[in-house]
Amino acid sequence: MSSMPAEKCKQCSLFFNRDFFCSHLSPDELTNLSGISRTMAMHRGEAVSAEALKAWPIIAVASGVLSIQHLLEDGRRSIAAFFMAGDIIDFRSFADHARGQVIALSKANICRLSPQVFKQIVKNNPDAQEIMWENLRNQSFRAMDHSSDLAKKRALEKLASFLFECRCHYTIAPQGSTVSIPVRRIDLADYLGMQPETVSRCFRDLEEQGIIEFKTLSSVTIKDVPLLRQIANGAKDASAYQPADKTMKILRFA
Amino acid sequence: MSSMPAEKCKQCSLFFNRDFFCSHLSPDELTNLSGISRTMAMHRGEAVSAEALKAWPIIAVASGVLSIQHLLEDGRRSIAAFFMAGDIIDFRSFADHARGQVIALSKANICRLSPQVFKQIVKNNPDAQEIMWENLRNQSFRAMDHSSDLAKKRALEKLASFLFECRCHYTIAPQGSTVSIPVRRIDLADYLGMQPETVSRCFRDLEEQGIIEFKTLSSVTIKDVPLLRQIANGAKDASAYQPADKTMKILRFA
DNA sequence: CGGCAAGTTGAGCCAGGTCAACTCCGGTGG
DNA sequence: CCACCGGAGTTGACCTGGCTCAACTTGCCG
Repeated sequence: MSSMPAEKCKQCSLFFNRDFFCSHLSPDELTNLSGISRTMAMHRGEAVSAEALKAWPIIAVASGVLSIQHLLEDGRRSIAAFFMAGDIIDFRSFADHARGQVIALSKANICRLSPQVFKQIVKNNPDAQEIMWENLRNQSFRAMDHSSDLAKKRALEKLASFLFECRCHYTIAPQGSTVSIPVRRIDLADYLGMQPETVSRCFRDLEEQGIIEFKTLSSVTIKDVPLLRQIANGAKDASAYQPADKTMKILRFA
Repeated sequence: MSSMPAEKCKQCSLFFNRDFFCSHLSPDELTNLSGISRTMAMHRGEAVSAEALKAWPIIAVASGVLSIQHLLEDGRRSIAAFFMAGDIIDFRSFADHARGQVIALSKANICRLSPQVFKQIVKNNPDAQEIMWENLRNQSFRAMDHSSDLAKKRALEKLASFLFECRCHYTIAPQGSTVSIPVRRIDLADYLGMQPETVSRCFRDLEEQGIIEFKTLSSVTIKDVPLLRQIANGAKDASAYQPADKTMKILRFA
């Protein structure tokens, strides 16, 4: 019995996805870890309480989207980072240090890991250790890239970048150029440092120019990948690439 | 001879500062690592070339300030992150993935570590491993906090936050409320996503309100820590705290 | 099918970007 | 020792991208 994966782990992506942490544990390690870890099903908007975070500072995301959010005193909200299936958020030595809340942005399943057992496993299991390094480095670079986007890009450019970010990081099976946006417009706005109205307007602009096309609110097809890439990279004038419209009008009256 | 720290390590902060990586290595480990690592003295503006980064993807900062910079196609520059003494930047599996340049923002000394030896040491030396985890987590949270600042704070608030960031992270011995700003105004602007002109104006405003005082361009004293904190946290109206000035003028003419 | 949250659209405005001129400062050479 | 130079920082005047506020539409869930 102790050599079989625990019941609750059988269906968990952390276990059956070879890229994720739990799939690299020995049966014994899995049993140990599973035994004193706490799974938790979250709804959108639900937070992991500060006390829970203190007692269980390591959170593995099995499905859905988690976020770290900060609230300014006058109510402005910003989302510091997104976390998706496979990410392990390690708050050890930061739980006290008020660093914003951990909030689900969709239905999500998480597993709160025992720090002791986790530490032990990481120390002794090189495979698991490697996965963990990789994941943490990945989180770190994602955050830095995101900082850099926020710092100097204009609204349209930030949205374009975000679509590529979705394609690379936030889609389990990146097929073709259809990406799914896993969060609401409001959350997207707070993540990208803009207003929901602006998000809406910029998406409309991109769609009007035929660069993207929405199938549903949360599913977009990128029709012109190179052009969107150009925009994301801050090419001087994206409209130079759409020779119709404005340019023509000006020429017509010249 | 092999039990003594290598000549080049003796004076290095990474070795003599107990919080940093090399001070936790056994004499043999240090000798090994030192033997095939490359120290490098950098001037401001100098970059670590992409090839160098590929061959030596792990960089330990011994002194000075390093940065990761991104360039947009039209020349806009943004600084994704600062790194100071003790930080170890690990580009393994990211070196190819064009992720911007590594550029010194001041005179700096770095040590490029052999990935093989480094990996070995981290695997076998729990102390060193712990330091490394701590450092990487720290980098990661710094980047996320920074993202969150960039997303929703106004210029003045970003500067206020940055001063605290300096006090916590970027000052080796945080004494009193005098902090040193280790980079030029331009770099600060590119890090905070604003223009140097705006940086200048906002610093002036803070100084005129008596909240901070510059001793030199790179050394500021925070005269009113709580108020600066309020501003950094985005309190509704910072000027509510300075009952003089504008308010008075308006009243006078009312 | 009704009710409410999420998303969109429009009109007006302002924080901060842009551009150009000026000052300050440390280093260099006469 | 001073004159000069170039890069960094500052100041002022002007302009605009994106925020704000309010009204409207859409889509989701019971």
